[in-house]
This record gives sequence, C-alpha cells and structure tokens, in this order.
Amino acid sequence: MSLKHAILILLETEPGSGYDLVKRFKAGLGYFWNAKHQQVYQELKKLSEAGWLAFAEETQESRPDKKVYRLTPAGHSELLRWLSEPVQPNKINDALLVKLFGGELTSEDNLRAEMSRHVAVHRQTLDSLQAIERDYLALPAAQRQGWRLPYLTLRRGILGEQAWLAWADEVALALKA
Amino acid sequence: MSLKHAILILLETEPGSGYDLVKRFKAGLGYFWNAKHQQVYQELKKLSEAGWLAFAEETQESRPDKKVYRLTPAGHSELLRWLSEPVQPNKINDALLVKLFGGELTSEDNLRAEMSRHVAVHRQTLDSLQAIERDYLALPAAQRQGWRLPYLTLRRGILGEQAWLAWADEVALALKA
DNA sequence: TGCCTTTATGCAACTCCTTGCATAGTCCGT
DNA sequence: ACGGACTATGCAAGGAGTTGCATAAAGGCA
Repeated sequence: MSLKHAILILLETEPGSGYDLVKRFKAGLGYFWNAKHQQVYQELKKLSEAGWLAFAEETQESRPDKKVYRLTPAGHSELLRWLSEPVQPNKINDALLVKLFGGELTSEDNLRAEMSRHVAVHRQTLDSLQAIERDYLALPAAQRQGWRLPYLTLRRGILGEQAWLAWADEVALALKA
Repeated sequence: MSLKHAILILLETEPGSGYDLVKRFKAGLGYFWNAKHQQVYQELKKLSEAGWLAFAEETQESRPDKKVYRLTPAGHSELLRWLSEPVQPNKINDALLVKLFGGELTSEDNLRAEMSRHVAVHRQTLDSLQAIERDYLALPAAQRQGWRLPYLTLRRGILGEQAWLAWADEVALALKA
C-alpha cells in the first residue's frame, strides 16, 4: 500500500540508495512501517519503471557500486497527490492475541512464558523510543520545529508501547489467579 | 501467517461454514485479525487439502447449500503444536503515521481533517468494544470464567483504542499551534 | 589464517491478501 | 412489483510481502 509513499517521503528529504533506505527505515519510519531489503529493492525498481524515481549509478572504490535514487517531478506530484487523499485506517493482525483467544487449549505456563517474551520486546522498544525522545527534547527549539511531525509519530509509538505494557500487567494479574 | 490458526481455533470451539466464520470473525477475533471472505474460503480449501479440516456438504432448502467444516485429529494436533510455540511479535504498518511523518509537504488543514476522520473511527471502535465489555461484566461469574481469555483480548482492544485517542489529543494540540 | 560484519544489489519462487466478478434463491420493506 | 440486504460459495488475476540463495570486496578481530 504505502511502502511506495514511505519511500517517496524518505527520498524527497534526501536522495539515497536502497541500502541507505533500509537503514533509514530502521532508524525512523521503521517503528510504524516495516520493510525487508528485498521489498525495498523491488519497490525501487517498480517506482523507477513508473517514472516516479530516477537513479544514477555511482561507482565506488573499495565498496560495491550503488544506485542513488531521487524523485522525478512526476514522483513529487504523486507524493503530493497521495498526501492530499485520505488513508485507510489501519488493520490489525496480531498473532499473540489469536493465541491468547484460543489459550484454553494450552497451559497457563505457556501463556505466561509467551507474555514475558513479548513484554521484554515491548519494554526494549519503549526504552529506545524514549531515548530518541530525550535527544529530541534536548534540541534547541528552532531545530525541534523541523522535526515536530516525526516527533508526533514517535509519541504514538511511546503511548502505544506504554498502553501495551499496562495491558500486559492486567494479563499477568488475570493469569495468576 | 496465523489466519490458518485463527480458523482452527474458531472451528475447534464449534464447526461451521465459511460464511459462518466470516461472521464470527467480525463478532470477536475481528478486532485483532482481519480477513475478507475470499481469504477465508481460500484458506478453508487449503486447510482441507492439508488434512487439517474435513467438511460435510449440507443441502438446505430455501437457502444455498453449505459446507460445514470441522477439525480432523491432525488439525487438532496442529493447533496444539502452534499454541505451544512462540509467536512473532507483531509488526506495524500504519499509513496514517507515514502521512504524518511526511506531513510538512502538505497543509495542516489536510492533516487535521485526516486526524478527525481517524478519531471518528477509533471512537466508534472503542464504543463497540466497551459495549461488549459491559455485556461480559454483566454475566454471572461462572459464565465469565469461560470467556476470561477472550476478555483479555478485548481489554487489549480497549486500552489500545484509549491510548490511540489520547495520542490524537496530543496531535490536535500540536497542530493548533 | 579464518571467520564475521558491513557495504551493496538482485533473481526466483513462494505465500499471503486484495479486487473484481459471477451465481442464485429468499426475505423484507415500500 | 422492485430494489436491497442476507445467505452461501467460488474463480481469476494481480499486488504485497517473505524466504532462500547468490555475488563480491573490505575491514576488524582472534
């Protein structure tokens, strides 16, 4: 759906290679849009064929050559078009909840163990989001201004993870009884 | 991934047709696992071919005939196997956040309008989850016991939607300035 | 010297999921 | 009498995303 447009947004800010984009996904957008390297490369190819991106091959010494992609005017207007139209509310597919829903068929120990694995992951995610938040809040106000929208997405991550962990406490209580 | 197992869980509780399952998805599991009718039918076919489900064709008068699916012993043990092994933490793909992340390229009016559309959806979801919660809490304790695990998944939905709406308030504040 | 990680890209094959179309009788409201 | 919603299933085609493999050179560590 919007992997296309996530890529356009990242390249609009700054041109880069597929490899680059994967790293940038991990650093920022990655908290709410996941993509493996394969998908990024495939999408870059499609976006070039559609005329939304152009690339220049850069030969490098002591490193593999790379393709640096940037938006074409058509890509830019496609991005503006997409931004102006409504996006679909998100659909949730959460295997953990499927498991819990059917949890009567397995042991509570199993469910508790599963929950602690997930709690560990969510706590770590929350920690790293909060570390990013601290860095952001330490910036001078002028610089904060430029990142205020990405910061709102970060807040979504933080509030979401906190709610998740609060829920996990409820579950822990219920599974103790 | 686990649409297969969501179907196995539903049919383990009670056999049913594809059409049935779609309705049951909407009524319960649907808040955390989405599937269109096509996917359900396709999956039922695959699960039968894999030997995890068996079906009986029921001819009906004044209604189309239907296929009633139920678990085979192989399906039952596959379900137990799946429940005993860890599930992957959920990955998030949220187009709204992509849009907000790149929101500098569009107007704040546009972003505010987008947010209110989504707020409306989330408020409605929260309402209907809370209605289900009220019904659950009104049951006698003995009956509540049987639904306590599905109830925990409902709580996830409620806490998640509340956190989403709290975030939306933060966004509204930030976009006002 | 040998192994792992990083840089950098991609094919092939697959599964998962969506979209559009098709069929066909019943029941309900207007 | 007609239109719409409900019951019930499915094909065909395509888009989205995953998994496994392949290549290849540089730099760090033991």
